[in-house]
Amino acid sequence: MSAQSSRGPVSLSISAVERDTGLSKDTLRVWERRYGFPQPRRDAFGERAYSIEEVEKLRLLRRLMDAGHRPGKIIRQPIESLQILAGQSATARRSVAAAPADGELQRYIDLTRNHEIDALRGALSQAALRIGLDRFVMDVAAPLNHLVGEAWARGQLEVFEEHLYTESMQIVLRSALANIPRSNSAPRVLLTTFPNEAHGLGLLMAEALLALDGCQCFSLGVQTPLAEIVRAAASQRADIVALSFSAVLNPNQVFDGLVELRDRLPAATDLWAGGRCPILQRRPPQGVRVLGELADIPPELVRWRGKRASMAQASG
Amino acid sequence: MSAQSSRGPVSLSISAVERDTGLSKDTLRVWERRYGFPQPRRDAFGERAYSIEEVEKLRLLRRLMDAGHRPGKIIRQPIESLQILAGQSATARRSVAAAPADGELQRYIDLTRNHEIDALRGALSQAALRIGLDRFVMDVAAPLNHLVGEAWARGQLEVFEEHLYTESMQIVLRSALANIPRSNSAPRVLLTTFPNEAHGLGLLMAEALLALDGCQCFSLGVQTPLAEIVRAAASQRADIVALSFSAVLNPNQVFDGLVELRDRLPAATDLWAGGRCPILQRRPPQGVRVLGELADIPPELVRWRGKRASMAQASG
DNA sequence: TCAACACTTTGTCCATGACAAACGGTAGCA
DNA sequence: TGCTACCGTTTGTCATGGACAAAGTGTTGA
Repeated sequence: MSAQSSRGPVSLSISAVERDTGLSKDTLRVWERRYGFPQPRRDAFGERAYSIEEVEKLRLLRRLMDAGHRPGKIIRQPIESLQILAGQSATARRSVAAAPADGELQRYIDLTRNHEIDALRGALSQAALRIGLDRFVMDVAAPLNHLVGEAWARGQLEVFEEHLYTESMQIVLRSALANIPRSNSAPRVLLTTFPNEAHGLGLLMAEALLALDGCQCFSLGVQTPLAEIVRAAASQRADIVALSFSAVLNPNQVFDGLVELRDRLPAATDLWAGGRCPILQRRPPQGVRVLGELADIPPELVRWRGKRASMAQASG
Repeated sequence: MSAQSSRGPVSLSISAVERDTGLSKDTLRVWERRYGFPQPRRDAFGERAYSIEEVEKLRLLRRLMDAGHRPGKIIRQPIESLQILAGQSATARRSVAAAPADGELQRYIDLTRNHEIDALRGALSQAALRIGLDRFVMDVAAPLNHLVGEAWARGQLEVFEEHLYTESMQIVLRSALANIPRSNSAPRVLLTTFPNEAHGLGLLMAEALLALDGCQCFSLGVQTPLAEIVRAAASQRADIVALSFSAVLNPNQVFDGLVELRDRLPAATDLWAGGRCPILQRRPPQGVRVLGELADIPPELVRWRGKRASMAQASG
């Protein structure tokens, strides 16, 4: 009762909906034209005014499309069936990709759900110290991220709870990273993400593994414009540019961006792409090395060092 | 020579330009219609294909507009005059807003420019230890951020160098934050930014000052959807929702977002907005407390606690 | 000096048409 | 059965051109 909102806005403009759902204005208009949904009322100026319910359904549709559904098939269903469908597809995805959650991982999830942030942070730190950073990243952080993402997709975790978790994990990873001595040896790896990508955990996990393996890492954080990635790679003389992608990104933008980046980078620079973005597996752009999971990093580094050694031999 | 790009793409699509410049497709088209710039050639399908030079000029125009220029006045000028203008306007802004850089701050800038990341990080950490976190935040971090932003606007610092700096400062602030014992006392402060906001340093600096002053902070990191901020505030029973804004945000989106958020939050919840976004000073939305600088945080906290105390008295 | 008013600039919205790329199903073949 | 080639359908994005509110700029009069 005390936490009740005053009354809330009656409706949102098309740009507000674009911001909230990630669906472009064009898409919103064309859906209305083709499918009759959403059907926003018009304000005094004849501009679309979307209801909260419509936006909620649009957000759900967006999620389902990320999970592989197609708009035409699902857009006419009432929001209740969509919610059920969302639960199903999340379960389906889990059975394919993730190992069943063991007790430890479940405990972290529970802490997150109960908002026991300090306890979560402490438990994660301890785990990292106990089993070592590399195993922590591969056996705890990565599967836990995945579980949290699923719990979110299933509606078992609010978005802000996921943010709280992310913040905690980030703190733990960063403090662990701070204790790895900086290397001066090859390869020099530039780490960052595309401008739309807000998730930085993948980057941190990759940086941890790379740094542990003796790479010299330069992280630009998230959201570096494409042109700047090119500049940074040149200026820092990067051997490898490593990008991280989450599942929520627009597949076309990811694909086009990678093709363009590959084109603008020197041919001698490796371009590595990792993360849970479906397009990477389905249709990897030419000249881009796709790493399906973090465990691929060490062997890939071995490969790179081997290639480098043989090239040095050939030219020397 | 060795770091030369293979050949680079000849042209970019309108959506690529939107991504690279932050100018909407609508704006790009209407500029072409009205001003005759940009004037992209058309590809085989009749779609706009922008040249690299056009995009470079567009990016510069965008910067100048953020600095207060209007497109109609500058869009026809050649790129060289614009570059000069960019230097001038940055200088003009500096004389208004920032104290002249003393030797210490300049030293950090130099380290950044020379890419001496480890030295930069070490120097910042030492400074924080030496003068204390609160003074470090207010006397070093805040003005330094400002200087870096200016150096970037003047073209003296590449974007990726700014990213490298940001990453270093973030590491230093986070590790300092980790050592502040968590408080259990009021107020409970929820910290985050709007979805478009990529800069998290302001948030970290604010969190440091709040935590030092005994607040219980919950940071959601950057880019929380508006609806989720509302949910998180309710769930965490936040007394204060604190948002951080950088100068590059779309003023309309900031204003509309704040009005909407204020409307959706309980009246008893304070809404604080800080950062260098011009709209905040020019036209602060009703019911939103604008903090012009970080130094405003402590007195504002005193005010809040006084109000809280008198309310408790009145109701008790 | 300041407020009120009018004019100009500018970003965003709208409607509608078009089309390439991706998808999904089917027929034909090994 | 499994695979490939083909073809209709779906879907997101682009184009055009008209419209208009909001913000900025300049001017007039008290």
